[in-house]
Amino acid sequence: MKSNVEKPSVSYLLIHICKARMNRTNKMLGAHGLYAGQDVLLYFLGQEDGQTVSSLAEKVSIRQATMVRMIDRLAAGGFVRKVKDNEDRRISRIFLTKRGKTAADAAVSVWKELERKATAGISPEEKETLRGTLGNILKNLQ
Amino acid sequence: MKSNVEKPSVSYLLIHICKARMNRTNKMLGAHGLYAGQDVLLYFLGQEDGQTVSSLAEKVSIRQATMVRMIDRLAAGGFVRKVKDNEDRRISRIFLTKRGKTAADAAVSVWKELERKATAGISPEEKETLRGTLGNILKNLQ
DNA sequence: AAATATTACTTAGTCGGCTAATTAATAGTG
DNA sequence: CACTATTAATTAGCCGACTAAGTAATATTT
Repeated sequence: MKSNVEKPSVSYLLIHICKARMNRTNKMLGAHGLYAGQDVLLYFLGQEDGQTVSSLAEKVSIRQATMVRMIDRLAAGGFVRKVKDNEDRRISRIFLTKRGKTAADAAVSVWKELERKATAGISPEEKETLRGTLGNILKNLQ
Repeated sequence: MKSNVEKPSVSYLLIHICKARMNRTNKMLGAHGLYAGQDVLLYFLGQEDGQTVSSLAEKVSIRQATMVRMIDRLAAGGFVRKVKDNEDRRISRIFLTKRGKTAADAAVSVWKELERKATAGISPEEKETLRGTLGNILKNLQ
């Protein structure tokens, strides 16, 4: 975690990459009325509509409380509908609206473009090595 | 950005690594009364005391507005003192308290431990390759 | 010297995260 | 059947991050 004269640590690089990526994501998603974070939710809804709050929270890897608020905001923005389940009235099921579906598609485009941009000039072999190493780091931290 | 059957994208790995690292950082810093983000500020103050709000914001790579609030919270927690400059009364200068100095040292320990943990089982050569590739990705995104 | 920038910081409001504590509905148990 | 978990969602409150708009002090310019 430093970058003066000494070589930047892996952590330093990772943090700044994530920050830069987040900034770009926010700007690009902003054109579609979205904030970074909401994109992932819409994507998983696109994969399977009508999921529960808790199931979505788990897939997106955030807390239920965070998910609830995110859903309410997206519902207020017309991206999503929230419907109480009749079998089990504790459960709310979330559905994509037409607008939400469009936004989900846009989000995937944004991801693809950023992945392309981020890994520009990196050979397939180097990328494969990178994926391997990053996979190990992820395991180490989880 | 997906991880089903297909290989996870570089972006997916980076995002989840950062998230996992952030969670660990928060837990470890919590033991010292800190939140992730504050550590970086304290570190830079440790390098040079009495810096201005804007200078700190630039070094930490966050907006001034964010820095102001962070400083005010750290001041409320007794980690830092905020003093109006007498030469130019627009400027506030930030100083580490004894408690802040201790916390800054703790933060550096946390970073080192996490860097060690994250890169465990990764050879020096692999790490060097990784740093190179990550450096290129960072450039691509900035 | 007075009007006009510019600079440094501040405030208000929005988001995504988190934890902890509540509420409401269902499932289980004595 | 009534009492007690457990589960699903919600609320409140705290962080870090952002933008946009505002204030106060210093510099510039006319």
